[in-house]
Amino acid sequence: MSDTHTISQLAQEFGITTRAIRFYEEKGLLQPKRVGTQRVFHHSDRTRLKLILRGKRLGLSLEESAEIIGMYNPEGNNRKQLQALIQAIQLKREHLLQQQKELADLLSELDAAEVQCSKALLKEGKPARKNARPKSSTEKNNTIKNTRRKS
Amino acid sequence: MSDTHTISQLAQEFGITTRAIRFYEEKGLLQPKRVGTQRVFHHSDRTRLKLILRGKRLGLSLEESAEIIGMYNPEGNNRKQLQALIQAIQLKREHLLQQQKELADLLSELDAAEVQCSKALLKEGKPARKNARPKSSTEKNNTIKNTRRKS
DNA sequence: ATTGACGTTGACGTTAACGTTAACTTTTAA
DNA sequence: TTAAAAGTTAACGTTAACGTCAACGTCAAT
Repeated sequence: MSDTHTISQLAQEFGITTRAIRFYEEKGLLQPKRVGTQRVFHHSDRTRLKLILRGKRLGLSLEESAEIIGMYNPEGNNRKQLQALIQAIQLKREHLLQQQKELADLLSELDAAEVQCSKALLKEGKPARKNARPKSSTEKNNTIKNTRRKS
Repeated sequence: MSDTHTISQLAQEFGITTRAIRFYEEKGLLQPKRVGTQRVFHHSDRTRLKLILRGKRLGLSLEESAEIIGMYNPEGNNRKQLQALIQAIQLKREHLLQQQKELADLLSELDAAEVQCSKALLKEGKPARKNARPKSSTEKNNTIKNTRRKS
């Protein structure tokens, strides 16, 4: 039950390159042992790597992940960092929520644009009834968003 | 009433630098007129800039924002791009949702960690019962992190 | 002994989105 | 008129997170 891994084993397992792993070590996120010149990764290293990658999926920077990892690695039980981190995550979360809100706005605008577009396509298919209901294309544009183009 | 702005007016209004604005122009996101050598921004430029900045808040790249802006700027009514864009946004949204899910997981783990931490602090205050329940820090790590495996 | 797979350390390249001088011209205010 | 304020282009600098060589060591198998 050799609890150890080689660099390419880890790379394989997590679908990343060895370069990335060495980079993480360079940044102090991993500290594998050495046997001669070669790196030997133990279970704790795997755990750290997992945390790093999850951090990435969450949009955290390596530096941020480094803090989290520091938290999971308490020699003395440091509560303060933990609190700070929880707050940081909270902020991240609020940011995400804000993003979602803005995204929702944008989506509804896109929907509106799509409707306009469909209408336009319909009219295209028909013989253009000149005075049916006066709504110029420029007028429509303004309804959606005030973008006019010149040049 | 002159519908035009100078570069630093816009910069001021949107809280960005003139350098940024020139950069956007360089990237083709803005095409202000010139009077002599100086840039003159009209209302449409302001609108474009607004779109760019909203894109940024949404985490879009300038290139992505460029597409959106292109969409709001149809010479002929190009529906295809619009469709593609809606889909791109949709993907973005799904990505955000995924992130939120992972974030939720992480938060609950953090909660668990906090509980452990509190317990530890409590025990710290009391006379350490040597053999109460031997739980090494590595063991705690496992307790916390092994909620799932995936990836 | 050679090959090939794997490992190692540099070190330079890349992309995005500007920041930061630098050197100069134009506009505006006193 | 002159000096400050604002504008211009050009070009190099920066950060993050690696990718991509290069040049070399090591070991098992042929």
